[in-house]
Amino acid sequence: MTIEASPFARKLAAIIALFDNELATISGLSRRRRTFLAGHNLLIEGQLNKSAYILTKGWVCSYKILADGSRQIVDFPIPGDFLGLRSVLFRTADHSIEPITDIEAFEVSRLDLIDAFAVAPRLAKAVLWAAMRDEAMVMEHLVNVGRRTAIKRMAHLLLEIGARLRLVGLGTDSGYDCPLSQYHLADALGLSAVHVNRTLRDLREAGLLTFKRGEVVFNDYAGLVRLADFDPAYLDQDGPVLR
Amino acid sequence: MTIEASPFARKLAAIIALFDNELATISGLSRRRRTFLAGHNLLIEGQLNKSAYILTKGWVCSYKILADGSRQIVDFPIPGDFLGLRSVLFRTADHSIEPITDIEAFEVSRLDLIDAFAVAPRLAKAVLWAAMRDEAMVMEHLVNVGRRTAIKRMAHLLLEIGARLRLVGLGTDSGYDCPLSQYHLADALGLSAVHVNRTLRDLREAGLLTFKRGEVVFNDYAGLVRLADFDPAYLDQDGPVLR
DNA sequence: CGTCGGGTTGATAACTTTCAAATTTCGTGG
DNA sequence: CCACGAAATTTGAAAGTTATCAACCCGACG
Repeated sequence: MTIEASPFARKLAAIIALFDNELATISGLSRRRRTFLAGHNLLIEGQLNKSAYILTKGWVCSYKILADGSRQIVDFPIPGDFLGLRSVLFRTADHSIEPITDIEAFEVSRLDLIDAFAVAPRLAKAVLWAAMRDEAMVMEHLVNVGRRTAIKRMAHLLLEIGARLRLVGLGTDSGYDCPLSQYHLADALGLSAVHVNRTLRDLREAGLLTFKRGEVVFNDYAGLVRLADFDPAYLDQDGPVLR
Repeated sequence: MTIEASPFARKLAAIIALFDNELATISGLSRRRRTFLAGHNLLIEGQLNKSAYILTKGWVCSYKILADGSRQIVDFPIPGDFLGLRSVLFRTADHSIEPITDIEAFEVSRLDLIDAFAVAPRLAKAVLWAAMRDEAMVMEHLVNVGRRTAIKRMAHLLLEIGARLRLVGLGTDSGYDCPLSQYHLADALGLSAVHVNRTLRDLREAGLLTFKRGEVVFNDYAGLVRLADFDPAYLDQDGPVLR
C-alpha cells in the first residue's frame, strides 16, 4: 500500500512520517468502504456503540439540535477526516452527522481501532493528533462565533474550509467547489439565514469573495485574511514533521 | 499508589478501570509538582514544545486573544484535567492558559507521555478519552454561544462547571466555590461584562441561582436544568465503565 | 405547469453592546 | 485599625447588530 492509497493516510503523512507497519494497520482498518446518501444520517445523537468512519468523498456536517429545534453545526469534515471518532470511546454519541451530498467513507469499527493501538503505538499518537486537531478547529470555531462580527465570521469559516481542502488537493487560494446552502452557513455561524444572505452580499460588494451556487471564489485572498484575522497555525498543517 | 492518590487518576478511575501498570505509569508521569501564581501564564499562544500539566488545585482558564484585543475563554479546567495537552503534539501552542488563582499542577513532559504510550496502550486510550471529552466540552460550549440566549448560556455554563466539580468532589447540587469574576464569565460566554451583570441579576430575581463573591448557589437546580436545556451526557461521566 | 427548496430584499422588533457614572469590595500601607 | 486606590460590580441611556416576519423571485423537477 502506498502513501497515496487513502486521503487519510495522505493527510497524516503530510504531518507525521508513518512507518510501514502503521500504514499497514491503517490499511487494515480502512477496508470496509461504504456509501451514504445525502440527508441520511450516519450518526444520530444518543446512539450507542457506533463505528467511526474516515470520509473519502463528499460533504458532511456534524451538528447538535437544541430543544427549541434550532441547530448548531460544529464542523464540515472534509475528505481525510474522521467521522464520529468520539462515538467509539464514548458511551453514547453526543452529536449527529449528516451527509450533505452523497458520500463515500471507510468504516472503522471500535474494536479494530482499540486493537490497533497495542500493535502500533505511533498510530495511537497519530489518532490522538487527529483528535486534537479536531478540538483545535472547534475551539477556533468557538472564538469565531463568540467574538467576531458576522462578516468576519463568514470570511474566517470559508477561509478555514479552503485551507483544509487545499491540504488534500481539493482547492486553491482562488477558491473551491462547495455545495453548502446559506442555511448550512447560518447554522454553522450562529446566524439567521437572512443575515447570512446579507453578509455574503457585503463580502461580494467589498470585492472579497463570491459565494455562488456550488462554488466559493476568493476575489481578494489577502484582504479576506486581513478582515478575518485568519492565522491557520491552529490547523498545525505546515508539515511534514516527525515528532 | 492507590487510586486515591491524584485527582486525575481518581477521575479516570471513575470511567475506566485502570490496570496496575497503567496507574504506575501515571504515577511516574506525575512526579514533578509545580506551583503557578495567579495571573502568570503557564502557556502562551505561539510557544514551542511546552510540557503539559495535570491540574491538582486551583482555577485556570484557557483562552485565545483576538487581533482587536478581545478574548474568548474556551474552558475553565478543574482539578484532574489536563492543561496544554495539545501543545505536546502540536508544533506551536494555539491558545494560552492562565491561572485565575494560585494553582498546583503536575508536569508531564512530552517525551514521558509519548514513551508511556508504547508501555501502556490502555493509557493511550485513556488519554484519547480525555482529549475527546475536552472536545465534547468545547463543542457544547460552541452550541451554547452560537444558539442560546444570554440567560440560558449563563445557566448552562454554571451547571456544567458544577457537574464537573461534583465528579472530583468539589461541589454539590446546591452549589460550589467559584472565584471567577463577571469579566471571566463575559469572555467565556461571548457577552459584555455589563450584560453578564444584568443576566446574573435576572437569574437571581427568577430565584434560580445566586452568583456572589466566590460562590455559586443553585436556588432551583431543576429549574436551571430546564431553562438551560442541560443534559450532561456529553460529559460521558456516568461511569464507571470498562471498555 | 405547479410545487418546493433556496435565495433575496424591506421593514420592524429584539437582544446585546457601548458609553458613562456611581457604588461597593478588597488589598495594602500608614 | 483606618485610609486609600484599584478592581469589580451595578445601573441608566443610547446606539448597534442581528433576528424575525413577510413577501417575492427563481430554477429544478415530477
